Amino acid sequence: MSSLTAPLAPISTCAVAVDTALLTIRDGRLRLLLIEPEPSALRGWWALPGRRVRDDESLDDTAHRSLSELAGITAPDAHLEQLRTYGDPSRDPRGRVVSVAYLALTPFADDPVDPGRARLFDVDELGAPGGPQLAYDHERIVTDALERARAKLEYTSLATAFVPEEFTLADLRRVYEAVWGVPLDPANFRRKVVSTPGFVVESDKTASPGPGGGRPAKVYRRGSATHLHPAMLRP
Amino acid sequence: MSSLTAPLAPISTCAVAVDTALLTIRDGRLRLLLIEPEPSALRGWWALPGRRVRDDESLDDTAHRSLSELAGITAPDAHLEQLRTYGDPSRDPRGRVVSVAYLALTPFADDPVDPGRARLFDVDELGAPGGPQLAYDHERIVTDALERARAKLEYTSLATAFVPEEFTLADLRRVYEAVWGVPLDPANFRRKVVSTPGFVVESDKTASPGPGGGRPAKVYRRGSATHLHPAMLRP
DNA sequence: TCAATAGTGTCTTTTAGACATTATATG
DNA sequence: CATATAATGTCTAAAAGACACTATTGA
Repeated sequence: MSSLTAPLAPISTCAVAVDTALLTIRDGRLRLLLIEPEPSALRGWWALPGRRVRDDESLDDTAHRSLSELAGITAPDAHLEQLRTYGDPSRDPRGRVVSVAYLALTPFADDPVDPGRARLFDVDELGAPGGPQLAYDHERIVTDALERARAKLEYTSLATAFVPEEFTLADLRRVYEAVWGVPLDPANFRRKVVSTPGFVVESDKTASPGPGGGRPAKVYRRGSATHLHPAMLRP
Repeated sequence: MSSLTAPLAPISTCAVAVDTALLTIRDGRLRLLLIEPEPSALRGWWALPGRRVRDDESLDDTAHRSLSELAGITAPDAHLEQLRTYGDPSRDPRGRVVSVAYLALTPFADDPVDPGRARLFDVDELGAPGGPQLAYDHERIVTDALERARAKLEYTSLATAFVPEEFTLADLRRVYEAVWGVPLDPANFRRKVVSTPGFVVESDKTASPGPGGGRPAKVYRRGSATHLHPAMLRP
């Protein structure tokens, strides 16, 4: 243990699990990965992919395993960050479980999700009628994950975790628009991004326009900056 | 557990502990609470106050208990927030311990710390020669705690957790100066604080000047805002 | 040609920062 | 009075935001 003195009173050990909130963007909308429970369990309930921590496994490894085992997603390059740990004694009816929640972000060009028991939900469906019901305290975790993602887009380069290696500034702008749920002025967005040191680096390529035509866009890659100065403030 | 399916492989339970990084300001300097180990243990090593989680105790409660049992600090109104969970399999030589780290902030006017095995260190001493050696991975936790505090002062009203119920804007400015380690222009600081909605509310009191005289300062209280718009950007 | 998208220019409003000035206390 | 600290005023530079304009593609 981490304290240097011996424990005093009723102390046992806890089951420790990792639950992962994976966000991605599909068709211009922010989506969350959820897992359908076993048929025998409650029907119509959905949960974040979660696994218990193995003996010699780091928490990060457990998060990756939760995605690969439950959704067939092997994304070693995906952004993965710890969100928060949920340890209320009554959060799981089957006993004390301390759950370390992770936030995962993957580019929208990723492989399609394992169609087995996993599904990507539009985050706007979550609270709405007809949307999935979340098990345990996973609604709370999802709320925290969305808040974290929305906030970090402002002052970090996290948005680049939602786009592939090569992207246009329109791609990046659509990330901000999907996560924040607001339209952004393309001209002002471009100016802010290119004037923020280290956010993106221009390549010598251009992307081909869409079916309706349009001027080809320059292709960019991720820059070296992790924190943005100045920040990309939400409108 | 939190996943809806049964575990597959070598899984046991973990010892779960809470380690608390308490920051406060004394004599205009940012300080960290550390606990001296038992005499029998390594001399000259210091650790964050930590306790193992009890069976029916929330993580927040464990954090409070770590402060009260190890430093005699009972601060139910102190700011307490989860920092991060450290779960590397080898982080504690005595076995697998998952530690949930907390960040605690208390006003500088608080009661003095229990002189037993607890001590407040100037954070500038920590890396320096002659400073305390930190046990386990606590140096990493402290680094994360300082980074969190410095960052959150920018875009939240967290600075008010370092001052008593009633404070002057000079008090608040000295918080920013101590945590960030930079001097701030008093005039511009004042303008930003009072123009940020909900950050502080003016009372009808005035504080008495110091021994050298000076115009009495207005007394303020905490406002209702938790997030600052616009943010208090670091110089 | 037009429609669509990318990218630039320009203007206004807002905010940040430097620093002078006034106000009110102590000694 | 001088000195110290609080609070306000003013100016400049930087940034945000609205929006017109140009550039390059597909149909």
